[in-house]
Amino acid sequence: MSAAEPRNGDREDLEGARSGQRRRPNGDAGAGAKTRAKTAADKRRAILDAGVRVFARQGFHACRVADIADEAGVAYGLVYHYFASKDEILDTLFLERWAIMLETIRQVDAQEIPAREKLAAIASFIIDSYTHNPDLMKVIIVEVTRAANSFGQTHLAQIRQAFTLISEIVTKAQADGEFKSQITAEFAAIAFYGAIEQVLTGWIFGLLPRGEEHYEQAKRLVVETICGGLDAPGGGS
Amino acid sequence: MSAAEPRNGDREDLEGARSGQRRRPNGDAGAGAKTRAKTAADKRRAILDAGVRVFARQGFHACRVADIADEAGVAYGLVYHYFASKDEILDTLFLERWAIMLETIRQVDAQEIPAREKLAAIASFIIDSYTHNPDLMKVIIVEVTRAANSFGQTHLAQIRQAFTLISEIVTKAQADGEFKSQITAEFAAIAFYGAIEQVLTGWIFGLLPRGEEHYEQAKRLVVETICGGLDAPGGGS
DNA sequence: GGGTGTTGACTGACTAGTCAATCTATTTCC
DNA sequence: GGAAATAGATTGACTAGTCAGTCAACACCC
Repeated sequence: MSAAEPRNGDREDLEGARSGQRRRPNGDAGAGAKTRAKTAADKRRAILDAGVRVFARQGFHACRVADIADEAGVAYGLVYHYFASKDEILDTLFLERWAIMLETIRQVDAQEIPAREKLAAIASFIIDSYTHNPDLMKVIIVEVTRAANSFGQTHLAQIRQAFTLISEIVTKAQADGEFKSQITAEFAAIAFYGAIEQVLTGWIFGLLPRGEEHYEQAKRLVVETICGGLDAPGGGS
Repeated sequence: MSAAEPRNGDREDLEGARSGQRRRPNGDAGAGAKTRAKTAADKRRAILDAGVRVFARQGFHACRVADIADEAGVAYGLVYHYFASKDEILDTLFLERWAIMLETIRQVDAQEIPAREKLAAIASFIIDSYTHNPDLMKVIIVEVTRAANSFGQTHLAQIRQAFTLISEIVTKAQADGEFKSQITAEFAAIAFYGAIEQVLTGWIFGLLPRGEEHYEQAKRLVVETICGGLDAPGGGS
């Protein structure tokens, strides 16, 4: 359950001895008016948001740190005040978003609804994530998966976590008789996620038509395709 | 470790060419002897093969052209004698392999077998491609398919072609009543390919166990998962 | 006044691609 | 047959440019 939490501690050694932010001893920031800490946090966020746009537009490798600073409307050096490296910006974007996804999956799984509805909720969440912020999803799919190589084990552990959570949903449904057992839960999770990601990839590269009705249709079809093959033959509907 | 290896064999092919090819008047090339054109083609191929290994190991962006030359055991400049740019090496690798895949899909489609078997044959081909040359498939998936952005429209057109061919198989099966029609053929093709690619990605990044039995199981499960949801409910096949 | 936030010119390291020279197989011509 | 010429293959030092990350100084709020 809380397996992801200890991993946060892994990153504390990222603070170098010389550069970078010191953790404020008492992080108590005033509420209401724009405090200094508040505007500082705004700048950090502005850099992250700019990173999303620039990475999506030019690609992680092709863009320069100066492009991110320009897009955010801050000085070049400020990027290095908030982040240790260009990589760390991408890391942060991925980990932020992925944590939200993992949390959503956990919440969905906690509900007392059929597995089919759980998968539908997960598919909806991911597709809504795309419609809400296509650039961010593009960056995560195109730049992070690609770099999972070079990036640390952290990313792979996070990705594995998502597959584990989904396959647990399938395993339980198989035990309940809602899903058949010929297909391993692990494989079902891979196929389910793979189908969704390919749909997003299709939209990202213009291989599939975009638009509200297509997004809604995709949500239905992912579940219909995957569950049509997972539903127990003798079962209800 | 492997960086030092090519150094040792540096002069190897020079000596081999010299000893194997003495003066041959009247252009009478003995059988088995390497002609000039032949060894030239070999060098080109050596560079491509080295590219596969280096791209897979270090990633396209992270590696240097010098790494490819070293790995191939040729001089830096020779890479540019055969290829206009580093990009062109990757382009060539992708287009070569993708053309083979498109041709295979066309041949499979031409056979008079159920659509389910056609999809099984395609899944087998792709998975066999991975088992036969994991590095190449890794490069294609990680560096090209996911990065179609940065590369020209050629790549996207090729990728689209694959989806079109697969969805035509589904469309025909729907017309025949072998597959149900609730799921659009276009979407089915995306889900099918997405599931396969995600399985390969799992193997590439060590998220899924590798091994002969897993490869064979994956071939079965892809078809079982996707077709289980596509087979006409009442259909007799 | 002290400290955090902010600036942007600068540096040091790195690499894609060039090119002039050299080498070798093949062809030409006597 | 063999010398000379040709065409293509091969070499690696070099150029020209890029860009991530540093740093010393300045701005501004508490």
